[in-house]
Amino acid sequence: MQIYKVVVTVNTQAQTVLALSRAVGELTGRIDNGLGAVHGLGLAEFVVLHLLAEAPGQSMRRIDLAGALGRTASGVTRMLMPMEKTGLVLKQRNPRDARSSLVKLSRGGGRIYAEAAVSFDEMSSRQLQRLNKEQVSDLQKLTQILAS
Amino acid sequence: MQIYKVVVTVNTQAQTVLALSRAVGELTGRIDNGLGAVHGLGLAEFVVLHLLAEAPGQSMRRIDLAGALGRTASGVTRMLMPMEKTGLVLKQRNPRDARSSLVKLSRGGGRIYAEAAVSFDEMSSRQLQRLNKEQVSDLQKLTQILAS
DNA sequence: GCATAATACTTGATCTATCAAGTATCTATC
DNA sequence: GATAGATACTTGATAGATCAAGTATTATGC
Repeated sequence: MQIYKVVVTVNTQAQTVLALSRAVGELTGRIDNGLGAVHGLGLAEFVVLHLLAEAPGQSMRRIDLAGALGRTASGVTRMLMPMEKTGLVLKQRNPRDARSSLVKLSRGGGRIYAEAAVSFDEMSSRQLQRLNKEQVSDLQKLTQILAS
Repeated sequence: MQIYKVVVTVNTQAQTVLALSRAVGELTGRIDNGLGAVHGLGLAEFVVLHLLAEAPGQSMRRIDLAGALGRTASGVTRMLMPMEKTGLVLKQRNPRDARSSLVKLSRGGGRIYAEAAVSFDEMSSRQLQRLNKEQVSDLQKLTQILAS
């Protein structure tokens, strides 16, 4: 058997990206599991409820929701289907533009969001508990730079 | 129509988690697309090649690969299937333990990895270009704390 | 005001991802 | 050295994600 050794070293930024991706994936995975176990919600669904709860009138156009989620219109349709079925959100016609329809947080969805937000707060704090206040603020700042 | 307004404010850590998850998702999404366009590789596949390239003998047990990827054994089986078919990796019997089999980086897989690693480096640097050296080092440190 | 383009959304097809259950092999206990 | 349990992996079923194509409505250019 022939020996061939690949020697490839990846640079600092690349290592950072790999480690960051892994760490954030695990962190969000734990929160996702926690929300699922306690509230029957996925993290993605929680984010939808969160966005709607903060939106004026607790409602958004589907396309804007897609943008805010970083997903496609198709993805939003698919993800809202079970949420409409379980009554977390409602679908409403847009009187200004018949092409688009609005998603609205239902009363029950708002209640479930409020409960889940408490868990989400706790879990987020636990996930970041090894960081002191200043480090959380640093992380927030770095995140903001990355997103810009 | 009745008015019900949900007022829920989520704490600093929660906001950080949401922003971080979003930013990292977008960042890795862009890298994933870039690798796909140039090398026909997904980010997940690249990570497999990277882990194998760094492993002694360029080979790992499937279960250890699963652990390193943060996936299940089943997920590894599924993800390696097309990679075996396209010849990026090889499946080998484990002489020490017939239950487990080894995944080995093929010669071609090593070459493709080496090429993709160059792109990955470039793309990672570009994604982190708004951070100066110290900030990259901070991010690395914070990531390490999160992962511990 | 009619044709073309753009926007918002849905749907079918396809591709991943995950869980539960199953098989094969190895280890440990009596 | 047989039996029970643990480990490594595969596979069937199912749910989630994504792309391309399609429909309906609105906006734009001539």
